[in-house]
Amino acid sequence: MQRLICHVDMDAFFVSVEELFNPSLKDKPVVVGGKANQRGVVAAASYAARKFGVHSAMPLRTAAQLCPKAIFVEGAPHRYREYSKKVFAILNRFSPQVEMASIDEAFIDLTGTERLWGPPLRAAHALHESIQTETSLRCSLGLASSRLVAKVSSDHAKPNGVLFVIPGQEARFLAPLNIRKIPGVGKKTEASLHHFGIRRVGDLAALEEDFLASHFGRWGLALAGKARGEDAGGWFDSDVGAEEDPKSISHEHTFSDDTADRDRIETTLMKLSEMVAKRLREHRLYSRTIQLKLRDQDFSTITRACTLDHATQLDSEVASAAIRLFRGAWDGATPVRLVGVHAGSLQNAEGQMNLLEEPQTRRLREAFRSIDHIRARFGDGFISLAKTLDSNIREKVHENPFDLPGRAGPHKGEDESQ
DNA sequence: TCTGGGGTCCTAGGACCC
DNA sequence: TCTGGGGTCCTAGGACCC
Repeated sequence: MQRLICHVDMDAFFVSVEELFNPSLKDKPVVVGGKANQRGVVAAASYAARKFGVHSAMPLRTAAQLCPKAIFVEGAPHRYREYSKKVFAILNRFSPQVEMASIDEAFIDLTGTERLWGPPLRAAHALHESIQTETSLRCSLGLASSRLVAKVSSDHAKPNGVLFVIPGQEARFLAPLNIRKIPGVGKKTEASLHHFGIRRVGDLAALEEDFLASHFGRWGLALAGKARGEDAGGWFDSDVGAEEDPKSISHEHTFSDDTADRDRIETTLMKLSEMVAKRLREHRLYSRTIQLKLRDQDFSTITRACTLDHATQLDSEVASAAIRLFRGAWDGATPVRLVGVHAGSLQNAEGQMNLLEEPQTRRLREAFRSIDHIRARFGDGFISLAKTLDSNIREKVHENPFDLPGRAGPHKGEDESQ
């Protein structure tokens, strides 16, 4: 049966949701992402703001200069999530195979729904109208035989449009488009392709696979497939709606001003570790690799990772690893712009031998679970490792309290292998 | 103009093993 | 004694996406 994928992309999503709650914003230059003088970037810009050259990922301060009259809005993630769920529920009526690819876009597999919803374009228009009437939000829809072409065509349909690429016409549709329209081709890849005179997808499709493979490796081969509109391998190839565990969980924080205050940095690392561990428990996952991220004043960024001798989902174990890495990586003087804590090498409970769990570890794990419950009832700030630790107590982190029996403390980290 | 935060995937080198 | 080669794990960094 002919595969039929629909990509749904909400138009100026954050801005549109803000307008629903504050209609006076309508048709004005609106920038979502923070205050005009804050550190940060534009998360979304209204069409009126875009006319001034403002676009997402641009520094807020730059946006303020390009468009001094813009209205800056912090943004309300809970509202965006709420509307994202509404959209998901609508899509779910059309097919059980739905997948939110991000907060404002989704794939829906309409293969075999013809008897229910009619031919592809009719189904798409019904979908479009349901979203519009039930959420008052606009979106654009792309329909095609692959996720890749569906995504490119929804972009082509913007704003508020529907576009169906008839099966067999994929290469013809893609050929005149700029190579940047291919998902995965960013600034760098574009520059290297320009070097060979490749500017349009058609130029790419006309090349020998050998040429691409020799200059771009495996990525080159995938690129050749994309130029023909194929979901060649990887995530694009997966079934729509297949639930997968996350591969990593991380949190990071950029300070409002660069800091060399050890206490401030380590308190932040503990807070971030708590957030990471909490999400590990929510997903019932354990991490074996903890990674620290540090960014300097000059934006240079380093990462330092360590692999634990057992996987964990405990605040204290994530925090002690992060702080140990930080103490090994930071010279104590260079101002820090950003710190991050990242948990990788995730495994589920089955991969985790609870039989071997020491009683003390189990008690700690149970304690953190009850903390999660308290936080759920009274709010995140109610209980915090970081906030309850004054610098005196924190000094003791060196010696022990974060480390469980049988494992090296932060200062002994280097000797662990012996 | 001074650059967020959450992810995924890929590459490359070194250690280590057979 | 002048050096092989594959596989896996680990770490660091980078491109890219929304």
